[in-house]
Amino acid sequence: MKKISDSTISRLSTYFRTLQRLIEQNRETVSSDEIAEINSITSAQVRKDFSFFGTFGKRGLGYNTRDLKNAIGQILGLDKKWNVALAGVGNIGKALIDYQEFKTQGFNFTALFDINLNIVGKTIKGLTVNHIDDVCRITKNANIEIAVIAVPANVAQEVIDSFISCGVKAFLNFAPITIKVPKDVLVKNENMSIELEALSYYLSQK
Amino acid sequence: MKKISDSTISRLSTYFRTLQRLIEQNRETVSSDEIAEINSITSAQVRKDFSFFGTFGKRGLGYNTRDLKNAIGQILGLDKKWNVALAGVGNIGKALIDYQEFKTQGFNFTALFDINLNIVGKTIKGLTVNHIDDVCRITKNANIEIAVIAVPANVAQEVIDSFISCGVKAFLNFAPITIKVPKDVLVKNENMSIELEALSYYLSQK
DNA sequence: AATTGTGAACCTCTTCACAGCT
DNA sequence: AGCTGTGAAGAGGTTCACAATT
Repeated sequence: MKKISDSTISRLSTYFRTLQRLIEQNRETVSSDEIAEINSITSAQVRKDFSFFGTFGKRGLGYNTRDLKNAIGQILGLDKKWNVALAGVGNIGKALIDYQEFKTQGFNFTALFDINLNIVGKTIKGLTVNHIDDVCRITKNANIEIAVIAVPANVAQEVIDSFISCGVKAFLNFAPITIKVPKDVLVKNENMSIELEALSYYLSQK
Repeated sequence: MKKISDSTISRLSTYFRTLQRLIEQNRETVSSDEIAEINSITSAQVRKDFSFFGTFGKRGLGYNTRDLKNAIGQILGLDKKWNVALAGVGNIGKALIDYQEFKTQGFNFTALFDINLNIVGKTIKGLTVNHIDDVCRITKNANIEIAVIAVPANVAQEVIDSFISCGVKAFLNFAPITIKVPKDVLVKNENMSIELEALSYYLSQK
């Protein structure tokens, strides 16, 4: 399959939410112009993004909200449930377990890991915290496909390496460090400081 | 000042962390090649990023780690402390208050806001939770320049509008919705579901 | 000899503009 | 008439490759 840009994929996620909201408002159809307006982009961008995957609209009429939402959901793989592991049950980690948005999009935390022996063995939100040494056994049993990494930066690489050795190939990394992985493994970074620093840069310019 | 790309700014943040680590390891100098290697990019990219702001290295020798770190810190506005407000003291919000990385980079939460009357008036981590209606008085007193928005999506726009009406011009938004703001206001989005969905897309491709 | 700084080439993403469908 | 779908043009970001410097 031909390579689709990261920007297109993340815009698809945004369109998906836009459509969810329009459907809640009982909207039957929507134009690329309106989707664009809601998300402060151009309508050509919206149509171009769709065009990589097929044709979803009717000329002169626009898009059916439900059909389009389902189509995008399928493209993004949101038509199934994903079993997600969480490594690092600190402040951020615990907040993520409760994050409703993940649940509603089909991402379920089904395994927790930590190295802190004061935490390992405890139950949090109905899940037992496992030691990272058990990662292979547990990811296999729980059929984990994605791991969220909320451990300190200095151990993030080795924690991810452990998951990789058990066959996990997709990571959402909150540690502020660049992770080295094989070509068939994908790491997406969620680096909150980087965005704050962009604001700091912006404010310093004036 | 000419427009520098977002990618360059966020890479500068990454270089800044790389340099911090190298300094901790008592490294005196570093080459663009090594910075690139650590962050899995090309050395030309590293040098080009620097070139927008001046010349910081010595040909044949590389860069002095401390000098370069200080220069980047100054570019990013990390040579000062920033007073940050937090709107929305839920799970995510509370985790952010404790997030060490923010503190070490000079971002200090000095005001909390919520609309939930069960929370307003309480003290969290030494800070009183204010009602969002008091936003102007408090942001002015506390000299707030940046607001982190961790409120539900359906109120994020109005909360940000309130801050804007008090003169705040920089936002880190965790609500999964596109915010409309005037040209002189900057919103950076931290949309964790979008990144998870990119992983889901990637895994669905194979 | 090593490594920077940078114009030019290259590549990728966005926008334009319009033919084509409803 | 209204709106999509898309090739072509345009803008922007990345990489190349090499002269300049230590």
